[in-house]
Parts: sequence; C-alpha cells; structure tokens
Amino acid sequence: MPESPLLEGLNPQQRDAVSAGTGPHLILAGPGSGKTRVLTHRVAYLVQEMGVAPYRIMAVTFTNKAAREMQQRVERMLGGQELSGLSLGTFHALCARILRVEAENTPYTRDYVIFDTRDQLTAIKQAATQLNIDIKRFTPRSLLDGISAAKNEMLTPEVFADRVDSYFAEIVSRVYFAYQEILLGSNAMDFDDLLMQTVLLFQQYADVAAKYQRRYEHVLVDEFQDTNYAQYKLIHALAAPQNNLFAVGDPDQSIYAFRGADYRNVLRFQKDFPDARVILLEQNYRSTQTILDAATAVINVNTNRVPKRLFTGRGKGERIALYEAYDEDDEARHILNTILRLNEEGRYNPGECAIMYRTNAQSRPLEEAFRRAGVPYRLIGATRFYDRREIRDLLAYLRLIHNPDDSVSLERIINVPTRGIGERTLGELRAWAESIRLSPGRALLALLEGADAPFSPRSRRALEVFAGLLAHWQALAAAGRPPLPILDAVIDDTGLAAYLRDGSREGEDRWENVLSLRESAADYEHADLAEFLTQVALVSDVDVRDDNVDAPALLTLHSAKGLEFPVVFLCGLEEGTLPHLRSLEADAEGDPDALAEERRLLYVGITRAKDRLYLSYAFRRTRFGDSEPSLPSRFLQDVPPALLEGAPLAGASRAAQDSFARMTAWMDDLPRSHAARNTPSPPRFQPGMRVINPHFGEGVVIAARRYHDAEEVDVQFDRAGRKRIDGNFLEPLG
DNA sequence: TCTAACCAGATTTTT
DNA sequence: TCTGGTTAGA
Repeated sequence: MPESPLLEGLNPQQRDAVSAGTGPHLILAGPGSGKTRVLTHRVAYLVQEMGVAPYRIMAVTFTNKAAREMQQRVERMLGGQELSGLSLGTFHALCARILRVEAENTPYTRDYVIFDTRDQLTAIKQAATQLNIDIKRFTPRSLLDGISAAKNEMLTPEVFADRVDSYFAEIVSRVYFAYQEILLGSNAMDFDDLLMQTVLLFQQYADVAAKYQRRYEHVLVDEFQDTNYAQYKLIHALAAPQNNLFAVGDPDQSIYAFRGADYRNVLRFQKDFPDARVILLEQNYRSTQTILDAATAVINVNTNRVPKRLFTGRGKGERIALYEAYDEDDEARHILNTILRLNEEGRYNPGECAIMYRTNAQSRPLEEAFRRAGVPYRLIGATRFYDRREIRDLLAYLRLIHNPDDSVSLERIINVPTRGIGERTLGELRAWAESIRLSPGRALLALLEGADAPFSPRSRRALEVFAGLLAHWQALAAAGRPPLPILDAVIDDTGLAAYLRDGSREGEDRWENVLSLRESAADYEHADLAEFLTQVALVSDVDVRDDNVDAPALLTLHSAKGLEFPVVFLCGLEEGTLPHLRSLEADAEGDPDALAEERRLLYVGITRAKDRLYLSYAFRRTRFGDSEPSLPSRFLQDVPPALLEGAPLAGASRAAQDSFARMTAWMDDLPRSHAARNTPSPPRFQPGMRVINPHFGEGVVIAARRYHDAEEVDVQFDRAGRKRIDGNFLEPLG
C-alpha cells in the first residue's frame, strides 16, 4: 500500500494511530509524545485518505485555542483546503450549538443565555435565601460545588433527591431544585447544563439522537482524561452505533477532578468498548532524559496507575536546578535574574521561559519583581477580562436585551449607573412581576404598554425610563443590527463613559476595557447577539493571549496543560502551596485522591520543560498578608538527588521536617533581619542621584532603602514618571 | 435612595 | 491583601 504523505515524519506508533481503521480506539500517550499531533493528522487522514466528508467529523478539544490551532494545521496539511462543516471545538461550544438548534425539545428557548460562575453564585444565593438557608453555614460556593458535581454525574434534581445520604446533601438537594427553577425562569443554562441537557435531549428523543449519530461518522476527543461523566455519555451517545471513537489522553495528566473530570472514563471506555484497540505512545519528543526521569520519579509514587516508561532520544541534558529562596520576593528576584542571565548569555530568549505556580495569587510577587526591573512579562489567565465589573455590567445589558427573562442580569444592571431604582423599588417590581406571572424583565416591558401596577409615581417613572431604554435596544436587536451598534447604544444611552471615567486612573483603565470589548464586538459584524454572547461565555481570554511577544509567560500549572517551553520555572514548591492546603486537609480526612492530583499537577509542570527546569521553594511565604515559615514540598523528596543541583533539601526526612518546623516556629518571632542570610552592604543610592534603567530611561532618586539583600529605590524618571525599582536594575550616572 | 465607611471573611485550579 | 457585604448617616 502506498504510504500517505500524511504519515511522513511520524514514528511507527504514531502512524499506527493516525492510520487506524474504523471502530473504537483509545490512545494512551505520555507527555510530549505528540498526542495533539496524532489527533490533527488523524483528522486530515480521515478526510484525505478515507474520504470522510469534513462535516461528518466531530473533534473535541479542551480549549478553543486548541481548536483554532487544529483547524489551521489540518487545513495546511490538506493544502489549504477549507474545512467548513467540520465540528471542531470544546464540548461546551458544541453542546451550546446543538441546544440552540434543538431548543424546541429542551426546557429552554433558543434565546437562552449561559450563566458563568458568578451568575451561578448569584442564583444560588437567591435560591438559598428563598429557602431560609443560612449562607454563612452553607456557603454558596459549597452548594454550587455540590450541584455541579450532581450535574456532572447526570443527576437531575429528582434523581439527586432520591440519593440524599447526609444533612449537607439534603440542603444541596433543596437548593438544587430552587436553583434550577431560577435558571429555567431566567431561560439560562450554566456550564454543566450545556452538557447535561444535551445528553438528556439525546436520551429523551431517540430521533434527535439518531440524527446526530447519522451525521457524525467519526468522533475524536483530545485530553480524554479530563472528561467528566456527562461528557463521556455524550460521546458514547454520539458515536453509536458505528462507534468510530478516537480518544486520546494520559491518565497521569488528569488535573481537573475538582471540576468533575473522571479519569475512570478511561476504564469505562475499555469496558463499554471491549473491542477497542489501545495504542500506546511512549516516546517523548519534548524533554531531556533528566527532566523525564524527574517526572517519572514524581509520578511513580502514585498508586492505581498503569506504569509507563518514558523515553526520549534527546539525551541526558542539564541537571535540574533547585533553589531555596528566603521568601517569595527573593524567589521572584532569583527567577528574574536567571531569565536575564540566560538571555545575556545568548542561551534563551525571555519568551522561551515560563514561570508556573499553583495559585494565581502567587503571580503577584513575580509581577512586582518584573515591574520593578522594567522587564515585560505575559500574564496568562489571571484576572480574566470578562470578569471585570464594567465588562460584566455591559454584558449583562446585552444579555438582558437578548433575553429579558434573565433576571440575574436585570438585577445586576437595573441601577447601574444609578437611576433611582433602589432595593425597595426592585422588591416591588419582583413582587408585582410574580403576581402577574411574568419574569421581572418582561413585567418591566409590560409597564410601557400601560399595565396597571402598584408603584408609587416616582418608582413607576424610574422603572418606565429604564423600560423605555430596554425596549429601544431590543428594537435595534430585532432589526438585525450586529452586536457593536447595540453595545454603543447601551454605552451612549446609559452615560456609561461619564460614569466610569471619574477622573481616576482606575476609571481610565475601566474605560479602556470597555473599548477593548467594543473591539471584540466589532469582529461580529455578520453575527447576531446570540452568537456573540455564546462566544464570550465560552471563550476565556486564556485562549486569546498573544504568543508573539518575547517575554516570559506567567501561568498556573493548570493553564500550562498542553503547552511546552524550553525553560520552565516551577515555584512555590512548599507544603500547603503544592500540595495545596486543601488537598492536605482532604488527605487528613481520608481522601488520598486529592494528594494524587496535586502530584499529577507537578508532573504536568515538570513535563512542560524541554531543556531546562528550575525548581524553587521559599523558606517563608506570605499568606493572608503575613509571612509564615514554610516547609519544602514533600514531592521534592521524590526527585532523585542525582538529578538536582543547588540547595540541599531542608526537609529531607520526616524527623528533619519536624525539627525544621520547631526551629522555624520560634524564628517566626524574630525580626526579619535576623533570619535574612545576607549581610547588609552600604546603600548604593542616595536621594538626588541621577540613575538610568534600560527600560524607563534616566531619572533622579527620590528615596532608597534596604530590602533584604537588595535595595528598593523610588525614582522620578524623566519620561516614565515615578516608579519603585529594585536597585539591581539601576545604574548610577556620572 | 445613595454613598461611604467599616468590618468581616476568605482565599485552588477553569470550560 | 483584597473583596464583598452590611450599616449608618445624609
């Protein structure tokens, strides 16, 4: 058989997978083994060699960004052929589309909106309040987690109620009913509903299921280890009856159990499809053997897994650097200096480096260090654009226009900017709406038609003014105007610009954000509001970051999934941070899975590195605003010392850990300077000195003080204004 | 009804 | 340290 050019450059295992025939296939692959590459080639192969029409293929990726990249690569592989009709995207995006099309067979209309976590919490609070449940005792977050877990397991409120086995579950169950009522009344679905409703749709309407089964001849899934039960049911349903299912994953990289991902789907797959072919990809093309050995040593401690042997053709490589920092600032400085040094030595560009941490809060000292030094960086994912107040407000307007039943959005913005509709009037509106069995939004619109309502003249006037605006915007939407002019109408009619731009620096920032939202709305010139809103709800800005800047990336271990960098720094390797305190607590309560997942998280981090890996932990770390001593992560003890260079481990044994803890307990009471290990040197900078920084240019020193082993200097720059800078990044002039 | 001040509380990860 | 929620006062 003549070989397909699509198989060129692949190893035998990869070829085997790409060119596999029909039927169920499970590809179990280690990190850096070309999983995504195999999946991409497989899609191209189906089209080119097996003659499958693109619209008969569904390929599910973990992020929207991965989907975009895959689309581009496949098209390139097929010689620029346009692959329209290919169903490529995340589970959520694909489900959102199906639910829109099949709305008449669901409890929702096609104008439904998607509730994100913030909206969900608002709705949960509402539900709990209705039920007189004390949200101090049962936090909305914990209730939401309970409901979300139920939905991921495909448990409807009724089924869940039958399984209640604890007081907490009882509370969750009651809130679940009320919460679902609120969602339905608002014509809104949360993330979990998108999946669950789609599966329910298929279960309840065999003809609908059959339609999609006929359409999708091949179903491919990436990151299979991070699917939850609902997602598994979905692909199971879609792939039937031919079961041309191609699932790619690595159970050792399962890091989303907290949100319902269930690595047991791998086992389910093998049980449900006994004839499935399992193909292993074990060769690693990414990392040096040293890095792989460290990763293997860390992950091997986990029980209940299929051992994999990872090998690479890349050679041994350099040893892994371990650094014990004094505190998080010292750690940040050390990382920054290392990146600058690697750059000066001409070994790696800043853009080839990534700094990874467990929690978003850890980015702060890093950002500060970079800012002080005037070195640019790329912060990935942290404060999410769509999470900003002004953006959420504007989107709430758009959602309300699109779907007047969305009372969470209505209540969010009915008095933003303030327009005389306070808690009292709002309460009256709610009560009246309920009495005439309309959602508050629709009741509001009915007011314009002269509906009889028990409001004071003053309240009524305020409500009517707002209703008038809403009706006006809806008319724009109904006339088919694209998102941007509608958005502009909202901005103009509400006087949002004046409201936000209050003369403060933050005000200008907020306005800038509004302008960015306008920019993204401008991309939807030929789409309607529904499409724009869906996109906004399902595409995180993690997906849209700019890769083209030559600056180090700062990101959490979770968002590092699927990425690779020549140089990786893993910081904050301490007990309580990685593994996170929550998992230690869970472990103490007898749940070993939590710790195993933390370990996998570290495994993912280590295996992102191609050439150089730097590990660090701090001797003390600031938590909740004050600084406390910390212990090196237990995971560090699993890395063979022969692979490491740098600091000896302070907590090499359990006994040592205990004595370390005792020692640091009393050190905690000493002034900081006692614990600092660097002897102070005379200050280099005095007020009035002229100095220069490569990034900010020339300036004059305002003030300077010692700060551990470095100097913190306030400088008035001639052009860049006043900055606080690490003395290491200043040179005296003259 | 609105604003500002205060206080308490919480801090994992994200489609 | 920050955020959010509550309360008091205008």
